[in-house]
Amino acid sequence: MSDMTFNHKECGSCPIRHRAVCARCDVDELEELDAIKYYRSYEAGQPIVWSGDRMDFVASVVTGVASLSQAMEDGRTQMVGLLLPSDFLGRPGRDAAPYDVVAVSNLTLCCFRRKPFEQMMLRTPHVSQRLLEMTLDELDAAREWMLILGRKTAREKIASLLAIIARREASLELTTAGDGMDFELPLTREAMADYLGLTLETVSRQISALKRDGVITLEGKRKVVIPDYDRLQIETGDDTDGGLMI
Amino acid sequence: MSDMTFNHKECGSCPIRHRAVCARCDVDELEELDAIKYYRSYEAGQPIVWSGDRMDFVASVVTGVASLSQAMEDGRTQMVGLLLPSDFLGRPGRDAAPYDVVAVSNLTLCCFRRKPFEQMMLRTPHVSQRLLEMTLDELDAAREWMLILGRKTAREKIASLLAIIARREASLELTTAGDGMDFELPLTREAMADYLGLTLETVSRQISALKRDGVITLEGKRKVVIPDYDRLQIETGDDTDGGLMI
DNA sequence: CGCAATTCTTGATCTGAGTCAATGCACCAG
DNA sequence: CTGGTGCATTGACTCAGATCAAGAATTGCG
Repeated sequence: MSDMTFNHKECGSCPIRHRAVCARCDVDELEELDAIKYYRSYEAGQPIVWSGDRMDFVASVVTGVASLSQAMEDGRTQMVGLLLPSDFLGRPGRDAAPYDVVAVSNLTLCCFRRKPFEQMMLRTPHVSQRLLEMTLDELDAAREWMLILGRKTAREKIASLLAIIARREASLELTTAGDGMDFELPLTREAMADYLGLTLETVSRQISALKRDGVITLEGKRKVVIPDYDRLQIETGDDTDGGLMI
Repeated sequence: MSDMTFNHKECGSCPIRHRAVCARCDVDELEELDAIKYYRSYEAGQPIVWSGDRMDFVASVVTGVASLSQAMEDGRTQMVGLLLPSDFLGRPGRDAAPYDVVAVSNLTLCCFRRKPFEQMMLRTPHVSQRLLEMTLDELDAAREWMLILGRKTAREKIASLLAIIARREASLELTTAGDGMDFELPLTREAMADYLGLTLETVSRQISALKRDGVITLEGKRKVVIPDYDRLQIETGDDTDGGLMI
């Protein structure tokens, strides 16, 4: 489990850190959650749960990236959720995992045993309130994603994905997201293809095209530099009112 | 407002009828909800709210069909939600509508003023609990839809949509969904195209193809007969374990 | 009833993305 | 340094679905 040395302080104001459930929680809940909390790490590529498995925990992503995906028997797969640090995994009140969950990169989860977590939820309305908020956010993300999958061209899809990741990185690092953003791509070309409903060859070609056209710069295969975020935003095909509306 | 003569009885066990929020509500809530309840009707094609509009109500669909959709400036649009009778519209705690909501067919909503509804929610944990349940269901539906949009062929998309509607119809009418299902398509070809990320021509062609291959029968343009649900299920490309897992 | 307006179907052609296949590039182990 | 293994890139070709363009069927209305 590597050099995990988390404690309250590092976790922020609440054991379910990173804005996940916290914000309004008080000390009692902190201590109560602490009692049912444990950390877990996974290697890149390692499965966390398979669709249909019983899940006896809920969790918050501490570091790394995980994906939710659905597979068809013939091998076609579609990613339906991407969990970055601060995102929440699991569904209180539901036993079975509806998707395959896989660690895309090395990953650390902050887990809570599900039953006690649910019991706490029942007693603390603002926690359920927060869970509803988070679920609505996920729903919004899924629906933005549906527009991407259904109506955007391959180039727009890639631009949209890069913009989404760039925004997330910026919001976590509290960087002013003016221009000159850069980040490490947490996904392989194949994972990006699964995210966007493309093939990995098309992903590779479109990334090359965006590079050729000066929209992005690559350092190595994974490090992306975005010299002009507004330019990237235009390539997404979305409303051009730009800005980070998180 | 046509011949609306709803009352508690007709609405089922709860004013937010059709399993929407009800199930576990008690008489106090019934009466409380009644005080803030009103019905509204819309003509086919009529907009209900535009993306960004302030929404001062939440509602449950009584009859008819409504769609949630997202539009790009250049006219491309993607439907991101389809509301059939018993579905819930609106998001407690959020002011602005995130999508365009349009009445696809003639539509009746059972509305509740948002503020009092939210206040009631805060006081009655099991109602928020139920809201969370419903939101998770919507999320699951959105993610199933993402697989359809990202990875299925046009033929599989049409079959999937027909299967989804057939299932819904069956579950509402409490029909045994063995074989010989039939229903009126609540969507135009164009709306189906917006749902599935296709063009209306492709929708038309694939429906014709399914008819030619005996998977479905058409009576007129809108009435669909499904002689063998399992056969349709196979055409969807999904797990062939068939059955209605609602 | 007849005429216009929708909505749907079908055909011909074009094209963006998929498929198949080769090659390139890092990084690691022996 | 050398062969191997896992990503990534690039090219040549194909094809599913989009686009453009007529018509046909339904519906509605004066």
